[in-house]
Amino acid sequence: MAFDLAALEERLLAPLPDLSGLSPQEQFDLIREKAGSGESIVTPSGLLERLKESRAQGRPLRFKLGIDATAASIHLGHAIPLVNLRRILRMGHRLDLIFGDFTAMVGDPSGRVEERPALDEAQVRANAGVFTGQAARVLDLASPQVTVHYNSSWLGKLSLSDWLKVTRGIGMGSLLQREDFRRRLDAGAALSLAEAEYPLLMGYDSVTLRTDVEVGGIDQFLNFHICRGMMEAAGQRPESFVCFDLLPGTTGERDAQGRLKKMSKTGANHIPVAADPAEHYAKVLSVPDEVMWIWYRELTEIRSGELAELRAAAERGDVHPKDAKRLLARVVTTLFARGERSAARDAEEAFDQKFGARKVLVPDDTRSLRLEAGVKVLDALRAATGESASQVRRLIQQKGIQVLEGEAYVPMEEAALLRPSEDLAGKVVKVGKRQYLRFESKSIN
RNA sequence: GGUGAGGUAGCGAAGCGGUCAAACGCAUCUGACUGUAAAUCAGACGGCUCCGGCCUUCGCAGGUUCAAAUCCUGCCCUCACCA
Repeated sequence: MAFDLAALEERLLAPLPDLSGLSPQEQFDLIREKAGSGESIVTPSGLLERLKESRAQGRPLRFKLGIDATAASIHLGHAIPLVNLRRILRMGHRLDLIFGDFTAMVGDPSGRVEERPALDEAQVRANAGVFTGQAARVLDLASPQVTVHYNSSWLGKLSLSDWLKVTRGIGMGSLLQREDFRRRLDAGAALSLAEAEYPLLMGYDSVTLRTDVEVGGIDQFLNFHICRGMMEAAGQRPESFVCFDLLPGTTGERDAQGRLKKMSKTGANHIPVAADPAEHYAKVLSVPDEVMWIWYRELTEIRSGELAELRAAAERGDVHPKDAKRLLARVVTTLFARGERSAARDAEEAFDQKFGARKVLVPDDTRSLRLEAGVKVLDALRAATGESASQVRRLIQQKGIQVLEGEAYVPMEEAALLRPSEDLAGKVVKVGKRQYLRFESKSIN
């Protein structure tokens, strides 16, 4: 029995359905099947009960997602909670989206071996602005269901005596029993008091907002427990929480324990949310097949049953893995292009023109450049690529610069660099595999 | 405040008087290959070049030497331990 890829694509790309009619159990199942898997399975604490109460009382639940503005960009891994929240909002619930401008100045110590560098206010403010734009690609932040907060607006006003009152209820033991802290202390590494207090600040966010359910990555597990403790100490009902898995990186590389390495900014295995559709599309295609299935689960609204079928079909040979991956690439590209389907189409077209079946000598995204009079070929290439003269020479020596002659690209000779740039007039030049340049002769006026 | 360790190219990390524009790993770039911008293999990876070389780099500033990333002096910064 053949698997119907087209139908799956239609469902994943179709206008997102309203889910508010689902029963609490159905809502729970949808959330549960995307929540963390693997060794550290977290039963979303009391989530089902809350969903039932919500229905009975006709009161939407207040979900909370905190993002620290520690860097100017987020990657696809950070977007997993956003994708899930998009669905949760369609179930009729509410979201408090917190930009941790205050907490970013402390730095989340979770899983860190070294002290995190603290950021100053200016950096944090700049980052927060960029973040909003990126989150808005996935979530409609203007929706009445969503409230955006900056946690400095309450943490910044907290007086020392308030803080002492809050922290009195929290034992040092519960803070320090965490493995990541213990490891650092045992290793004689630095652990500042401010870092140790980080989860308390997070917890204070929950107390302030009276959060029902907090969502985040599995790395937040311990922090969430502290949040619960803080709410309890404040006489509130402790929040439920849902942890999602962390997204494996694009390379499919494994760590010493044989686990897939997580996407991280430093690991060069990440895809920025802010990248353009062509890059999203191509990067997804470059992911190993093994990682593809995980991305399907984490980044799309595919149901676990559908995913199992798709995977089985690929293993039987009914579906070519390439086709499955292209489908994923289209869905992911669309997701981060605010649902614009044309973005994925254009990205796919551009990709095929360079690498795929519909390979074309001059792709649509060839850049047109005007030649300046009286300069050499070398200077024209330097200006066009932004590389140094030495680098342009190296590219030539490695056959990295090719000129279209008739129906084929031929490598440029090094000697040609010193010729007048008029030689290039009307020619198409390929630099590396992806950069195409068309040189126009100087305008007549 | 005391003691100790250290600041090397985008990052990590060797080098500790000449053969150092500086090993190695990562990232990056190029070529080959591939369903793939993956993996793998090969090459490149400060700047400039009339391709013989020239110029600027090893925290900062001076000094010793024919010669310094390497030795000396001062300064700045980071980290750890003790207090």
